[in-house]
Amino acid sequence: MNTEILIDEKIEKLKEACRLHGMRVTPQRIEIFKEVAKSCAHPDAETVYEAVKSKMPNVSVDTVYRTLASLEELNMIIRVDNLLPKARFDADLRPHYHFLCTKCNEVYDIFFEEGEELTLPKSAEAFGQIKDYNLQIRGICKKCLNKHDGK
Amino acid sequence: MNTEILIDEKIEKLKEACRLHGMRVTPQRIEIFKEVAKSCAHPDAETVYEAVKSKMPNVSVDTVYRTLASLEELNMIIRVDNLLPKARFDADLRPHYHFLCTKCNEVYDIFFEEGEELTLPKSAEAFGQIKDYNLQIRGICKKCLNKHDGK
DNA sequence: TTCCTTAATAAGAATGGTTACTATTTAAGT
DNA sequence: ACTTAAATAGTAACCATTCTTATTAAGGAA
Repeated sequence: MNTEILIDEKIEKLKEACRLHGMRVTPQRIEIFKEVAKSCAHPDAETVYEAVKSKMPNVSVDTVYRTLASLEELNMIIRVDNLLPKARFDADLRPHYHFLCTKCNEVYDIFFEEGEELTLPKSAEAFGQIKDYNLQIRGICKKCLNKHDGK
Repeated sequence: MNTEILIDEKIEKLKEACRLHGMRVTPQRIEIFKEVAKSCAHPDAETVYEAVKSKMPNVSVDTVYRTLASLEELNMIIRVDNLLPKARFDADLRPHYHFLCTKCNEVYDIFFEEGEELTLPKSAEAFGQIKDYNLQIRGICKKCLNKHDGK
């Protein structure tokens, strides 16, 4: 299916990025990246670890953390700011933001429509050299609102 | 001086908020809040703990964490999203955002000018009930850029 | 192909920010 | 002042993440 192809493309990009940075292409790296890339749930490290373990039983927690950090370094994934103890990861690199449900901790992607793009305040660049920026919207998601209603 | 008065006003508000929520006004709460309110450095829990300890040597770490959490609950302070292991706190409740230096971890306040206000994408409210939102800009601050230049 | 170098890994221990537990204290209503 | 439940101090526990060390294997060289 389509997503499979997209993931394969992304994995090719990852391999390129590794070679470009003198980093080895290891099965662990591929598998860990694949897990983040195929999920739309913005998984945390533990979730990635469990998923990878089902295919590579000997993978270590440390490898998952180390690999997620280097994938971030390679700009292959981003870390989602969530004010929660567990870091969450996202392999969707298109500019977008997040809706964070404070009830169930689900993370939803938000894409701006054309013309809605967020512009930084002029004063922002006075603080230094901007690398990236990030908008999160916190609230209670539809699913949780409905659950509460039905009670 | 002026800031002293402002802090005293804020403390009055805190006392009111406590009474309103059936929470006791304890010297620990006042002192912990005062430390956050008088700082412009967006201190972390440990910094607050050390500062309070110099005045109340028996204060416990637990009290600081518990109190910071309840101050947040009372909407007297906010927790600054920073992707770092240590939570940072801010008693400035005016709508504003943050510039986070990825080198020195300093947090700078950014205020939007009139007309620059950030508008959320229309699609955002489709996800649920929005409670608040947050913009962070990440980069390298002027101070760190200059330090690097001078080397 | 085989060898070599060194990056990457597995396993488990350690770390560090935060939270939980429990006996004691104390704010604040009667 | 008396009462009582909330808040605190001290300390142990928790848990996500990182470190340590011996081992493995990617990928270039011979």
